Amino acid sequence: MPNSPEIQSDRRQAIRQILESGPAGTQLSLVDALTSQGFVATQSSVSRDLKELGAIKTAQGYELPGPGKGDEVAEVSGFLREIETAGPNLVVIKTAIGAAQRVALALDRSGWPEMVGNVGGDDTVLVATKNAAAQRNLLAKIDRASARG
Amino acid sequence: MPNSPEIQSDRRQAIRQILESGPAGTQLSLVDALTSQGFVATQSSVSRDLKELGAIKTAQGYELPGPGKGDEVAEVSGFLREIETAGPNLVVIKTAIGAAQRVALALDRSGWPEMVGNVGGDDTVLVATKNAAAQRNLLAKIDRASARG
DNA sequence: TTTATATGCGCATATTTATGCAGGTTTAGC
DNA sequence: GCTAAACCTGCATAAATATGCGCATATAAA
Repeated sequence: MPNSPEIQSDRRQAIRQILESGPAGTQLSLVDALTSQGFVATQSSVSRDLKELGAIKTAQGYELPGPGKGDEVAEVSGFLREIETAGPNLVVIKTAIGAAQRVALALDRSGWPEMVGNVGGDDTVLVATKNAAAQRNLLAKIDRASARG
Repeated sequence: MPNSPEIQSDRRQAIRQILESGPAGTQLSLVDALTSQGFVATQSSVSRDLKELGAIKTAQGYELPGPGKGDEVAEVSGFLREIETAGPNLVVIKTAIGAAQRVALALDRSGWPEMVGNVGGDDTVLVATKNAAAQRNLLAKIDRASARG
C-alpha cells in the first residue's frame, strides 16, 4: 500500500536532513529518527531510499557524499548545454563538441541507479532511464551536481 | 595464529591496489581476489582491514576515499608544524598558533579508528592512540593526507 | 630465558542490509 | 467510470557484514 505520491520524496528529504546533522549508524536508527518525525517506514524502505539518495557507508555510518564524492558529474557540468526528455525512458543531453564521451563516462561512474545505461556520441549523450519517476530524479540530480560544479 | 608481522600490512597494501582498479562488490569477492594473489584471509579479516583502511561502501561496492573524502585532515595540513610521539599511546602535534582546535576537529571528523580521542589547545593537539601499531598507522595516515593537502 | 601482556586471526554467530514476492494504490488510456 | 499497467511498500528471508571469544604468536618485562 503505497503512500500518497509525495510522502516518498518527503521522507527522502527528511533522511537528507537527518544525515546532514550527522552520520546515521544503522538503517534501524534512521527508521527511529523518521518515526519520531511522524514518518512511517521500515528498514526495507530506508535501505532503498539510501541507495536512491546515493548515500555511502563509512566507519561512522551512513552519510551523504558531500562535495567531493558524487562529483564525477559536477566535474563535467561545464560541458553541458541542453537537457531534454523524450518519453519516460530517455534523456537527451547536448554537450560541448567532443565532450559527450567524457560526460557519458562521468554518468557511468556516478552509479546513479535510475540510469539503465547511456551512450555518448560527439556532442550528444542518450541516457536510458527506468521510468518516468527515475527520469525526474535524474534531472534533479544533474541539476544539483551542476550547482556544485 | 597471527601471520608474520608484515603479512598484515602487505595484505592491506594489496587491498588498496585491488580497490584502485575498481570497486569491490562484496568482502567475499575481495577474499577471492586476495587468494588469487597468494594471500590467505577470511571475510572477517577483510572486514577489519576495510575499516582500518577507511574504505567506504558505495552503491558500486567498497572504494577507497579518493581525494575528496578523508581530506578533513588534508585541508588543515598547512597548519601542522611538528609531530612527535610520547610513549605508544600519545601523539603530540604542534600546529600554527590558534589552529589546534581546527586540527583537532578535523582529526575527529576523519573517523580514523586508531585514534581513541584528542584534545586541542592553542598550538598543540594531544591525540590518544590505541597502541603502538595504531600510533604508527596514524602517523602514516597523517603523512599521506599531508601529501594531498 | 621465563613470564606476563598485547595483538592478530579464524570460527561461529549476532547484527545489519538487501531483495523476491504479494497486495494495495495511483496513473494512464479508453 | 473502468481496466490495465506501473509503482511503492511491507513481510519474510536471503545475503552480507561485524564481532565476542579463544588460541597461537609476538612483544615486553624481569
